[in-house]
Amino acid sequence: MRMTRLVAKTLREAPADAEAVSHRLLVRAGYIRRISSGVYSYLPLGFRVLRKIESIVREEFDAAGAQELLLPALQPIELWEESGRTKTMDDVLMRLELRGADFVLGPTHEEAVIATVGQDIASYRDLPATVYQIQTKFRAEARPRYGLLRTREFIMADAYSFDVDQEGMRASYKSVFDAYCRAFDRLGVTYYPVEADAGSIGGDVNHEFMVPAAIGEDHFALCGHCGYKANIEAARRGVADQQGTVAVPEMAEIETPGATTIESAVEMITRSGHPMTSADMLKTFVGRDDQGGLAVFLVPGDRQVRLPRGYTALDAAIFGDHPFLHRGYVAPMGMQARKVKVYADHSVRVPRGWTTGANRPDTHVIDALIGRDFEVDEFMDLVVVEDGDHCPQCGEPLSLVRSVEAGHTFQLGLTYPEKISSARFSAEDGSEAMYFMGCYGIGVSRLPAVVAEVTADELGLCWPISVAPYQVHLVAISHLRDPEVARISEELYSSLGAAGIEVLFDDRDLAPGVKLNDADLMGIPVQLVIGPKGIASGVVELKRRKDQSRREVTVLDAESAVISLVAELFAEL
RNA sequence: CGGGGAGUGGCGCAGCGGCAGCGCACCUGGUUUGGGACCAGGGGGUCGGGGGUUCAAAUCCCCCCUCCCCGACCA
Repeated sequence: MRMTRLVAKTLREAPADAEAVSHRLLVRAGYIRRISSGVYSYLPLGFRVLRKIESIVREEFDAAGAQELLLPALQPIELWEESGRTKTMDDVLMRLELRGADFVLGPTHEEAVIATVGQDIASYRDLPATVYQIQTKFRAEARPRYGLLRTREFIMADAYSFDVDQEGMRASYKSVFDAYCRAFDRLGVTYYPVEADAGSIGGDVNHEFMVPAAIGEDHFALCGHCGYKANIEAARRGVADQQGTVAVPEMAEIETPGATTIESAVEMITRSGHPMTSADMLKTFVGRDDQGGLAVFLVPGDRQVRLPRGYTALDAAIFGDHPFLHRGYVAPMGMQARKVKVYADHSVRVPRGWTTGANRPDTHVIDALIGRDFEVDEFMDLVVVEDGDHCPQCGEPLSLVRSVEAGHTFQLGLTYPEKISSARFSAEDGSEAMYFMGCYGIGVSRLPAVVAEVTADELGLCWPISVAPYQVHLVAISHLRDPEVARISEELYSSLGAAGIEVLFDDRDLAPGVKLNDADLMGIPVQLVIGPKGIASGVVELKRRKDQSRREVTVLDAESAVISLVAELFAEL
């Protein structure tokens, strides 16, 4: 492609609203343009990157035996009502009404794929099967941000597997999981498949494919010693067993008017002559399950609660419906008598007295002891893991890594078939059975931003060869004044193209500095610079964008040198 | 959805009651050519929208819209 014909202009300044490095550079280098909040267009360069990523995913899915199909973005709302996700995903569903009928623009396609393959996966003879689609999806994001990272319209590659039983599902899962790993290897970015929480999509075992990046909205815990890794939503920590007995004074009440936060309670109790820190407080968090049943969750006061699956925080507005609950003064004492379960984090199981609420307004207690002053029904993992916590597997310190979720694989099992009556097949004995599903998504349109984010340097973008829009950037210096430069540039442009190399040819009539800076900004991995100085002595300059390392090669050797450098860059992935 | 900020030419910005400007980009001509050149000329803006105040509004007041940031939320 000649740059005089390319539809793209580099910008010296990024739009003021672009915050993320990847966003700024992709706009400045002429890859994308914003159309609306969270809605982007891909210019030819950006589209080429997108298509390369798509191709990698497609090739690896195909190699894993998955079959590509295409599902509709426009879906009748009945599908979503049957699965119950008009409720669970209400906040992100884009709904629309057409001539009196209600539709949603699909944010994901579990319902649609089940509706689609119904009569084609009807027998155990048709299983196992894995299908996938690469297409645009929609989410009514409350707050789109970071350019391509969080958008309202985006492209996903989603695979769905169907199996007769759980064992089969696990095999299918493994197969797609491995395909994911190969795809990410080829993308040239560091990634970690981490244990994750299933969120609104449901299901059991699942992994997120995390790419460490400064711009990340997620964190995962990583043990540098044993390799344990899990999303912050799912990570556990190891707690030393400290059972035993110790003399704790009798529980005593302290007046704490208005101290409804941990912070203010600590301050007031300390001032009353009992010095303490938030770590000495027992945070008593009230949650409710799907049926409205209450439970309290105990964690040390300096830790953030992570409720177990199935529980949500009790809404402040309905606190008053339970006269024995006093916001800011809730305590575990006597909860069992109120039919409220008491769950405590493992770290609470230590022989010591705790400071906590008194179940009366404006009052706390000190020296509350488990087994004497209150009972715990069950100990479990209830805190959000923090940097420096101990690994649950080996006890070494964990570190939290900021990262972007680039893919997610789920073993859904029967989650959807249980709700959707058409998700059935005839088993070998003639009975009707539900198939076990897996679903697997890669954020295709998120990946150009992720890759750009982790590979860019102070000069601009810096693509891995596998996703770069072109492999070689041929920069002609003064070619309009030096016929030799023009001739050799043209020759190399056409011979490299004939050799199957993807070449972007900067044939613009611009100052050398502008062209060289643009080449660095655009980030194509190999630069071939042809100018009068070199040509006078029969050489051209070959540069690797990644490390700016350059060497001169003779005009005669240029083509083969470029071809081998491209091969070398592929080999380095 | 809560808090904060911003809307002036394609992009970045100034102007804040009295003729709508600057830099980049774009067009024409000329000079220049190995790390973001220069000279001369030129095109392009209902100043986000509506209402109001005023002799006069980009500028002051009211309402609305859009966008960005922080938070909440999150396949």
